[in-house]
Amino acid sequence: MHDLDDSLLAHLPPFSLLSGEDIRDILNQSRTRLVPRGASVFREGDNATTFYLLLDGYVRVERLTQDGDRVIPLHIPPGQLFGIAAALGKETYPATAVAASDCVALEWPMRLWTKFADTYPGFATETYKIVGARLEEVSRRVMELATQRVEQRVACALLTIANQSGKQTASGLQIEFPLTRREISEMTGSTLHTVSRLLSVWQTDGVLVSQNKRICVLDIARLKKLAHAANVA
Amino acid sequence: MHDLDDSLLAHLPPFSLLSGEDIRDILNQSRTRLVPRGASVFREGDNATTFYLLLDGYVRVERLTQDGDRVIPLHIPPGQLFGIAAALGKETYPATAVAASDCVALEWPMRLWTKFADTYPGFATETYKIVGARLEEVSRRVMELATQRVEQRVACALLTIANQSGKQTASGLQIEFPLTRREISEMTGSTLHTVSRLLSVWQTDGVLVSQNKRICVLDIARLKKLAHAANVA
DNA sequence: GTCAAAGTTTGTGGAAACGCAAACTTGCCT
DNA sequence: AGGCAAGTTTGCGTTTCCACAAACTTTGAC
Repeated sequence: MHDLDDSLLAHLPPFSLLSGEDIRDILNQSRTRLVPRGASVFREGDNATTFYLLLDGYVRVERLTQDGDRVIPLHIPPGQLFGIAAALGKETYPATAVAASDCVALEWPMRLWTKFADTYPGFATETYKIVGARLEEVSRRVMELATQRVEQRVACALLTIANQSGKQTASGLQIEFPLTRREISEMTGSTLHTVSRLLSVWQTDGVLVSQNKRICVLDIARLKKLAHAANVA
Repeated sequence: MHDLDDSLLAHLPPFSLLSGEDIRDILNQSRTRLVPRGASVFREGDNATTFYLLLDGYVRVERLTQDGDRVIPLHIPPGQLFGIAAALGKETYPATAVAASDCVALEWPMRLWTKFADTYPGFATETYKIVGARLEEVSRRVMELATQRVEQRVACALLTIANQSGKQTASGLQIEFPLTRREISEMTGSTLHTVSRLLSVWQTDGVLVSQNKRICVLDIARLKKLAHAANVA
């Protein structure tokens, strides 16, 4: 069925406690889904019929306010489950998932989630660790939004993404998916104008380079300073 | 052991699917804990040795930023489990829990959480619904902080609390625990000064009455308008 | 290669909300 | 009852950052 290498999954949290046989079993019930950049995997409010494991690429989680403003609470890096509404007793997806870059994901019918959780020891536990981490991240964002200035929030957001999904290159830490000023503003509760101004300054200061939606952090230490103590610097 | 009425628990989410016998079983392993207003149940970073069910009163969840600013992401109403770090695979509590009013809680050693989840069908599921709802609420707060002005955020915060924990009285919807301007500002990412000004205006407009940390909402409809469309009003 | 669409940069004014400060009220403890 | 601590109100100057606007650049489609 699947020519996917089992060992590819073996080290991922939800499967790390399972035997090779169990993993193969789970894999055999999955389907592969390719999602081109910009396409949505599912939308907020849709019936939650499927859950996913992101193999490659990055997924952007979006929500719309009543006024039509878009907010991006977090990004999902490869190797994580997402769309696991059933694990939280939800019938519909609480947010929209959009491919931030071309994505490869495995998908299963949602009813299998319960089965997997019951059948395979550790599957549920490991999944809930992801939920916990996500709750932690969203909660951290609340703190940032509540106490920090825009400059610090933008620096924080870039740091988080660079750490989570940055690729070390010769010149610096490259963020692996395209990221527009607008998107950064939607992550930080700001405007694309303000973000543009900030990035311009940072670029001339040599903290980062940005072109064609690609951002490369040159000076992590400096960015950290901006994130935490712009007032002190 | 416990002269608590089982039926008191029978309708609460984590127990709603259990038999009377199972509930009695769980109750027999619990201890009662009284927490006076202002005291903390546990602190951020503490070893997560115990989980709780809030029977009466309200618990305020607090976190401290690196700069020493306090943030209040949510309040826990009676009937909910809290401190369930184990359910999210955490070894330590991710936040501090403080009694917003005098509280009565049941407590269990954390290791029993896993046992209950394994033994009693529905216990885990129902717990995770609470986690889901909490994730939802924190995420909604991110949206508010990212897109709304202070006035709307404060109105939202009061609405949420009034709906969640308001008691209908002759004059209006009374918030059942003391709430200072400072606390409201820590919930909304604002300052006590700004909150004070807002409440003053609202009081003279007859939207609410506030004295001695007690807030009573007189005109819910008007507060809703302020929450969502202060610009339209 | 051309054109439209999408994204970025930059300027200017203005409003929202903070920071500081000082007076005032209320509740609580001894 | 008095005094202290905690909470509130209000004024004023200042900063941050948004809103509007307009030019510019880049990308991708045909």
